Amino acid sequence: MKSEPYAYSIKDLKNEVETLWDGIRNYQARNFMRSMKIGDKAFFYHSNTKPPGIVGLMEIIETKLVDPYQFDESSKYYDKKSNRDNPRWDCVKTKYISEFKNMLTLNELSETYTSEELTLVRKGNRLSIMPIKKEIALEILKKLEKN
DNA sequence: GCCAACGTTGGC
DNA sequence: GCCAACGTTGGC
Repeated sequence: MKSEPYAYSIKDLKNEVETLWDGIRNYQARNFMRSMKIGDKAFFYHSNTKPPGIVGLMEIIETKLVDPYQFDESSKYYDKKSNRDNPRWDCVKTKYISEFKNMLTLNELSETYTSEELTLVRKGNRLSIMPIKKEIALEILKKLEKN
């Protein structure tokens, strides 16, 4: 799950412990979020920064929550086409697990994995939430725990 | 700042 | 339903 560190970083999550993963306004990303289950783990990825990469680990602690900002006219995430009876956008709540001592950069990930193995490294990929194969996730986790 | 790779919008 | 124009994301 990507976040620009200027907007919300792994340090912010560490301080707050839990956060609503709101502001997702892309159907594909939303659908991936909808498929999440309580107890699932997710990597926290810093995007649009130098260097981008995986910086931490978190857990999904609540699912299928209505994203409140879609009804907030003052929010940049306001969506006038959404309605309360059938909200268009939902989100999950995540909980901090750990911040890695050394981040795993996108550059390192691209050198290690093909885009078939890891969607994240696909050229031009803009999805802010995407699934990861379990065996790849475990491999990455092992690598991160070693450093 | 550039641009690839989308996603969205709206006219038809 | 098609598609041109435009907007967004995010790496480089």
